[in-house]
Amino acid sequence: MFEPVTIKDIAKALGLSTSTVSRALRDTHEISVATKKIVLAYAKEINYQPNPIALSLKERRSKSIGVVVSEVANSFFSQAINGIESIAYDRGYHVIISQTHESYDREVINVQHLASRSVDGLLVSLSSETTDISHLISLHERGLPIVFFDRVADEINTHKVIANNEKGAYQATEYLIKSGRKRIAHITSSSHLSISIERLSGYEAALKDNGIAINPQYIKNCLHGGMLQEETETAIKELMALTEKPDAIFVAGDRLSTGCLSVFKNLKIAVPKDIAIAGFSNSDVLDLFNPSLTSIRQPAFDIGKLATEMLLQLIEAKYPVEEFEKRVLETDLCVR
Amino acid sequence: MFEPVTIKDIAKALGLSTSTVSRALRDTHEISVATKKIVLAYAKEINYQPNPIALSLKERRSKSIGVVVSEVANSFFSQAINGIESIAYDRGYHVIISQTHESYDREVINVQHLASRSVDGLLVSLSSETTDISHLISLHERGLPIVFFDRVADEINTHKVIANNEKGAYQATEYLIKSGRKRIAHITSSSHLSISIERLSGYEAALKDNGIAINPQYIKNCLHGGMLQEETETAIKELMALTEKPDAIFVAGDRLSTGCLSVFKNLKIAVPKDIAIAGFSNSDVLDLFNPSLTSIRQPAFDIGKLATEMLLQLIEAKYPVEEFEKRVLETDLCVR
DNA sequence: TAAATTTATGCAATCGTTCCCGACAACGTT
DNA sequence: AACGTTGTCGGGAACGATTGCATAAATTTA
Repeated sequence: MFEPVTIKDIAKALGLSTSTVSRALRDTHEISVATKKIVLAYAKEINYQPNPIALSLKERRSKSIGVVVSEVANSFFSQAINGIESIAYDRGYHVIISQTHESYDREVINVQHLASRSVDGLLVSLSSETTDISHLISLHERGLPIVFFDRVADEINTHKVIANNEKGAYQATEYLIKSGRKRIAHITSSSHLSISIERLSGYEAALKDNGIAINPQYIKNCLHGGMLQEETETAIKELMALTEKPDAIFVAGDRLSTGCLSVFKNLKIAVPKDIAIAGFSNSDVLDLFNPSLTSIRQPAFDIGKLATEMLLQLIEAKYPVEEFEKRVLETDLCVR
Repeated sequence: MFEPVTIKDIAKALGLSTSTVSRALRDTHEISVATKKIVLAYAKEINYQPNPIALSLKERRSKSIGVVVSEVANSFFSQAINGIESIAYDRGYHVIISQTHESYDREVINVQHLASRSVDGLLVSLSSETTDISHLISLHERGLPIVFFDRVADEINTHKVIANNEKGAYQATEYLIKSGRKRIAHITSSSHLSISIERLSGYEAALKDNGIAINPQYIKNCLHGGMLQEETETAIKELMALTEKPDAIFVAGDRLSTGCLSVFKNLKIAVPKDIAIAGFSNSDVLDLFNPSLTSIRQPAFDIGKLATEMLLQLIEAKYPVEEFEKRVLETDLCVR
């Protein structure tokens, strides 16, 4: 029922061949100004729109990029997506977003799906469950441009864009120490995630630099990155059951941070009196929180922008790119 | 560089014609079991994936649906998108999300873009700036299935899925009245939006039923639906500058609700002591807010699910559908 | 055994677009 | 006048997949 105008319709109406019409619209030199004018006028009149599907088939590219994130309902990712779109649309690319919900299986399915839909490239932030990245490796080997952001995989040699997680974590931990806390716990997501490793490392460095011993009991992993509130609750209850209860927690994730606050509120443990909290979060309603949260904010929008620029550079490169870089953007500590 | 396997490659490798290979893969009866086996085995071996672009061109459908929302960084929409995806992926459809950022121009561009990319149907929630919907009317007349959700346009005769905004607004207003407030203001987004009209109507009905006169000075529109914090601030300052200051506000939007709380916090006006607030919001961190917010929660996930089911029904209908319905889902009042 | 039927396969058109190639004017050059 | 250039344009083959039709071989039937 939905029948768009084609180049053939124009050709027939104007008594020309499809090639001539195509040339007129494509604005090649092999065409007289007169015919070009006629064709363009008519095309405008009947509101001709070239069929992008046909173009994709012909040119073997779809002018679209796929984005793989865990959740759009996450301030960091939704801001990053805004950054991605801002660049992509300017450059005429479509953005197809898919969510893994932190599940490895969904990540594999989504990546396959996107690849088979002939996206020209992929922007990927790994799910917290993912340890095996062979689904990405095989695509990358077959030549599909991929840029990682936020949660990156070092096994694949390509561009990466991340926040300075280590420094952010260091600053947050240091802030907790400076405000007089000694027993600082760390709640983070699954341990193989790049962001977890980097943030843990910053946390440990801050402790070390301030002469505080690292207590393994103080480090808790939540494999689903806060998607399951239960997990966060268990981690906190375990921490609070220790004989030497922590007096501060550095939390390494958006959902985990809000999840922690929620748990303490339910347990009626006073924050920051009984326990101080600092955590990564890009929520824009943090100011309304009580207890308030000292947060490390990532430049999500810029990360999205930069990753997209790098991906488009790979996609549109005339020759295979061999040199890849990892860009690190600074975080922002908001003391509250 | 990224060269997927085609049906032609299989044909050549096996010494068959492309038609035979196609038939083997498509599992039609016009094929011998022997050849079918060989083809299927080889296809599996080299991991053949049919090219969806070619299929789209041939079958004139893309097995994808477009979603138009104002922002994914909005709890209501991100939850609705999860609902949309849950149905769409099950039925083998791709979901392409585009954001209007409450801008009419971006809405028009995005809708054109999606339509030209041959989406099989559209799920639309209008931007707050939109008054003219001719861009949707023309597509709808040309046969493109459209289902509206949340912010609907009555000018177009098609399926619609909304929350019971009027009842939700009524309950919220009634709650404010029951808690002893008399001068109840109303902050809402642009006045032509369906949700604004419905929520205003519920607000007015509640006042009327409780013998409270409607004061036009108490009703404030924010044209960008809270996207511009300045706008919210101005509205509130105007309200608080009235000789008869309101003692409660019913807020008709997610972003507006948090925006209001923020303004009062900055103005150091005590909530709910000096002014009580109830508002629409689907945020899942509301429990952490202080001052806390009594909220009307929409069944966002179910709205997304239902809208998608209805859209797919339209898309896959054998005969043009003439009967359309508007489904209304109940809201939830969370007193805090 | 010849004719009729079934079965398995290939050919070619199709979707909408681009682009290589060839055709054929209308020139200018020797 | 014969030949080469240049400028316009149409024909037709791609891109990857499906499918109606033709055709060959294999089978059944008379």
